[in-house]
This record gives sequence, C-alpha cells and structure tokens, in this order.
Amino acid sequence: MSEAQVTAVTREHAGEHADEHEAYCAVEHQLGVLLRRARAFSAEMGREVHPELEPGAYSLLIRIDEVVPARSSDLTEYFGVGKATISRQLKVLEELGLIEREPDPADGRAHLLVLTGEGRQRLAGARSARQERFRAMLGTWDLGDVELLARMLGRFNTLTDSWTEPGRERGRA
Amino acid sequence: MSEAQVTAVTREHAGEHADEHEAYCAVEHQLGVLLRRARAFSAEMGREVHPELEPGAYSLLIRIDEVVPARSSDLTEYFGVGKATISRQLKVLEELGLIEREPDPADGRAHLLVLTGEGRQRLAGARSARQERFRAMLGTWDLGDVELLARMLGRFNTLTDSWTEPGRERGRA
DNA sequence: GATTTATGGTTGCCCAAGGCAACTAGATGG
DNA sequence: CCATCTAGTTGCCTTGGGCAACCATAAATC
Repeated sequence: MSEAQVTAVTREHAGEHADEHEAYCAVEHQLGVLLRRARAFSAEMGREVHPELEPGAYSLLIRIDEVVPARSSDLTEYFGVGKATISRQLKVLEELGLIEREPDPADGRAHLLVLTGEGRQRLAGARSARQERFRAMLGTWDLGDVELLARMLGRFNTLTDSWTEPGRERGRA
Repeated sequence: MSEAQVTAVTREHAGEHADEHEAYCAVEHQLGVLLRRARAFSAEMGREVHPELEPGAYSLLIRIDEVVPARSSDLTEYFGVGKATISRQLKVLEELGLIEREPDPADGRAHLLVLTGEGRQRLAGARSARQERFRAMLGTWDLGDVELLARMLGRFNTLTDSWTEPGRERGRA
C-alpha cells in the first residue's frame, strides 16, 4: 500500500472533528501553490512539446479530438472559460492548420471542429512528449498513487464544473 | 474506507504494466482541466473574500504570515515565479497597507516583510471566507478524501518545486 | 582598500489568457 | 413578418508573469 494511503487510512480512524477544518485548510493551501505555479508549469510543458503549439492549445486539441465533432460551446462549457477566449484560441489553431471549422449543417450559426491530419499528428507528438515529462516527474511514485492523484483531481474537477456554469458569461446565466 | 481509496487499492493488484501509461495520461488530463480553470477558480474565490484583496494577493499574504520575517526571494522560490512578479504584487500589498517592508538589518539589499495589523485582520477574514467556500465545495466528501486530496496535491507540488529552480529567471540559472 | 562579481529588488516593456460588452448571423416562436 | 434567443466573433480591458536592464549592497579577489 502506498505512502499516501497509509497515512490517510490512519487518520480516518482518528479524530474526524477538528481535523475537518485542517483538511480544508490544507487543500486550500496546496491548491493555492499549484495554481500559482500553473503558468510556469504549463509553459514548461508546452515549450518542450512543440514551440509552435502554445501551452493552452494542447488541452484544446485533446478535447477536440476526444469529442468529435466538437462545437465551440462544448469547449467553453468543458473548460469553464468564456466563449470569447475559446473563439480566439480556435482561430489560432485554425491558422496553424491544426483544426478545421466547417459550418454545422444542422445549425448555421455553429461550427464543427475537427483536427486536420497535421493537427492529429502534432497532437500525437505533443501528447507523447508530455507524457514523457509526466513520467519523468511522477516516475518515482507508486503506480497506485499516480492513479489516485488522477482520480482525486478528477473528482475535484467535477466539483468545479458545477459552479462553473453561473455568472461571468460562460453559462451566461 | 472512501470511494477513491477502494478503487485505487483494487487496481493496485491488477495489471501494473499497461496501466502506467494510462495513469500518466489521466493525471495529465485532469491537471489540464484544472489549470485551465485555475483563473476562474481563483477569481471566484477572491471575489467573495474581499474585493480589495485581489485574487493573487491572498496566497502571498498567507505565505508572509507563515514564515516571518519573509523575504521577497523566499516568496519567489516558494511560488516558483520570478522576482519581478512578486515585487510588483508586494508593492500593491504595501500600498493597501496590508504589509510593511522594513529594510533587513542583516542585509542592506533585502527587505523583511511583515503583515500589518490591518493585513492580519483582512487575512483572517479572507481565510475564513475561503475556507467556507471550500467547505461548501468539499463538504460532501469523506473527510479522508479531503485529506487525501490535500496530501496528493502536496506531493505533486513538491515534485514541481524541484524543476522550478532552473530556467526562465526564477533561480536565474 | 579598491575593484570585480554576485545577489536582492525594482521597473519598463512585452505577451498570453481571460472577462465583458457590443455586435453579427442564423434559429425559433408569435 | 417581427421579436427573441443563441453561437461565435471582435474590441477593449485587466491580471499574471517573463525578460532585461538597472540600482544598491555584499562578497570576493587582488
């Protein structure tokens, strides 16, 4: 059993009361650090992947590849950012020839997003390069812990997609 | 035992081989989403805390409070961002009367950072407001899982502080 | 002790990500 | 036909942050 789990299980049988506050505190703290480093981190990743592929582009491509055919609004919802941002980034991706935007036959306002061959190729390259970086970082971890981290992040993310809808454009109230 | 742990432990006894790739992939994916949402998240937090206290300021104050007396370079190292950024943000905090910068008696170049009474007060307010938000989000989780999330994030963060030193100013090579 | 080099911080200039608002164009419903 | 709604685009703004140049002090070397 991995380091993290042992500690967790131990604590679970201890005082579940005063610990709560401390636990929120700890999450808040670690998340604070992570988010502060977010940019540097993304940049670090992005740079090694492909200079032409800017940091933000990558996750966008991933998503477009995952859900075909994607629509702009899907992406805004998924990432919890405004459609303006997505629109601009898509424009760049299109100019780089990584995606194509064909008009949605079912809805004249919308566009369907697909990766071009070039896009798919670059994505594959970027993906493996990134995964290499992740392996380099997480390689010393227990496999279970890596999976655990992914799962915890995933669960946290689902929390945030609830409150991502209201307010400040995005879901547009 | 919490949901997350059960799954992890189960998998740990399954195929530890092909899973590795998948695990890195998953971390990468979830982290991508999280980082994309980072801004919105911080903003959301910051706004409710105190309008006068901008999002980024909070974590800075926390750190300054934690390690007294703090020096600018401590903060740059801790957050993994350049000293320029920190310097600017400190200036704002000083103007808001939340911190004071007194010259370091031991080193004429450096400044020692301390929270003012006002700063300490605002920080306390902000802190509890934020924790309230975290409770609202994580409240449905098992206590063990909250602690686990904090721990996993913490471990991940320690990974990144290794590679935060080289390159792009920060550690200045 | 004077000169070089290193270090802590500040500032100017730039970029990227994102929000908001105003707008266009197609869709829907009266 | 007109009103309203919705998908995207674009202009303008703010934040966070990097880089480089710079200043002042410290250390090191001669």
